Amino acid sequence: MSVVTRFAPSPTGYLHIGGARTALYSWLHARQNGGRFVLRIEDTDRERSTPEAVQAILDGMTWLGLDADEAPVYQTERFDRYKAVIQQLLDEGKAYHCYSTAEEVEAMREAARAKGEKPRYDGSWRPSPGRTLPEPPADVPPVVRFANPLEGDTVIHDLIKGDITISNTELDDLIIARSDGTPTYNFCVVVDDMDMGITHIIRGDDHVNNTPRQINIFRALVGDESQLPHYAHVPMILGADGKRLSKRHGAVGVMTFREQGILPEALINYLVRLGWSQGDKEIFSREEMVESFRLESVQKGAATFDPDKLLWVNQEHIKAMPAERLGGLLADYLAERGVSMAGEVDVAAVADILRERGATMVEMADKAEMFFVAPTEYDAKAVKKFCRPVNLELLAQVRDRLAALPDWSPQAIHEAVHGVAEANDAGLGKVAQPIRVAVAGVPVSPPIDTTLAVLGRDATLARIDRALEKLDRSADN
RNA sequence: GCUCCCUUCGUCUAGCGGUUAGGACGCGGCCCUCUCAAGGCUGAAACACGGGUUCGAGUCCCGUAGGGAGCGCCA
Repeated sequence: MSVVTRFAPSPTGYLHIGGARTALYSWLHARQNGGRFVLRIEDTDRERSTPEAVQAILDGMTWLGLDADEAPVYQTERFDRYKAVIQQLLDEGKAYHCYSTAEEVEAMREAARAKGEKPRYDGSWRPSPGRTLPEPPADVPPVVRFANPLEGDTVIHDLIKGDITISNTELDDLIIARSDGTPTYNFCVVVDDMDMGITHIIRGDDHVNNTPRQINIFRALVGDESQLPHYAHVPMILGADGKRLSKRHGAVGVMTFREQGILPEALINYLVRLGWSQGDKEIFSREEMVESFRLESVQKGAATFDPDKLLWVNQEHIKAMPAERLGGLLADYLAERGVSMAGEVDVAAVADILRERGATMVEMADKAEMFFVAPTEYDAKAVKKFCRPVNLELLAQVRDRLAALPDWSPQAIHEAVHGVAEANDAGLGKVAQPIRVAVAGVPVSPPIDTTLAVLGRDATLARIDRALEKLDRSADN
């Protein structure tokens, strides 16, 4: 039987990293088995579901490259089907009408709690042989409850956690249709997974306690035990404070990472390693993940999200990326901040010399700006330290050598700069730092030779001239 | 409260009865060096606790503690 997995978010907000990780695991499992990966939007909560959230989730999935094989399934479009299945269960005596009011049920729960037991519905409207039910009150619209097995155990053969056994006596008869006739979550999930032919249900482990109920409903619906889906419950992701990641604790939407300059492949890489490992390997391409990821070796315990490591993974991907692609990405980030790249400077070349100097695309863009926009002012501290009259004299010498260079290559520039240093019996820093200030406005840049090479001769000379003029004057004052 | 789950450096993890408990991020030091990085080397840093089982437990069993989840006419 070919593998079918699904990701089933409820559209009440953006796609955050917990959801992204379970989506990733589902996607990986489908891909590595040549199966299908499907999206299902669990939008039955009309109060909280929004089309914006649906779009945000879709956008996040697209950005991460977690492509689904079919159009998304929307639960709200399947109400007729749920209704039919509920009727079927009713007809087969596997579900029944319950006329207890919400208040009465709450009282039952309270009573159970008082006795130190698990709060639950007491089954007072459950039909059983030889039992006469009270007359249904005319003014109470009934709910439909699923008749859960009264004895025995339900065991989950969880691919991640191992076997989990829960006694059926712990489970009460859950509501599968509200008094207004609408179906409830635990029921819809089962019908959907069955109809969609899902073979592997991969989801957050906050669902383990729901699973026995769902398995029992499954069994009531399909006779063939071999049709039961496999379960894999992936642990939660915790925030830095050790608490479950929530909106309070940095559970930002996945697209926020894009804004922060994180690459989708880096986020995916970080997420796949958070809770799973393959020997000492840390950096994975998408293909490597698909090949080596194993549901069975996912960690059982919750993991803490570590932004520092994400940054490191991100830079590893930046360092490994082809210059052309990195340049394209960098151009996007620069364009977003309004930097014009109309001049001579090659963005890919800029990206290439910056890749070791930025952990994020935002940092890269910060450092790249100087290649496209001449400095309008000079860092005061740097000027004071590196642009004293002696330095400016060296700067002038360099300017002339550079101007006379027959060939504008890093090697030639390197020799010119070195030449000035040697001729004046000065360290390289004495010459390089003033150039940096002149050209970048700050005393930090990639190696001076490559920096100038990428910047181009005209821009270099123009910037040096301007600095010479401006700084000289300020020295006079 | 009840049920279920989890527990190796600060963090992510390797380990699957015998290891100097390994790697990675982060942190410290050294080297390289025109700045910043990147890189190389190196250091500090963990088996939650208590009982068993065993010749021998991070590894198996049972407790304890701590953490998490669920117990909805939410999903």
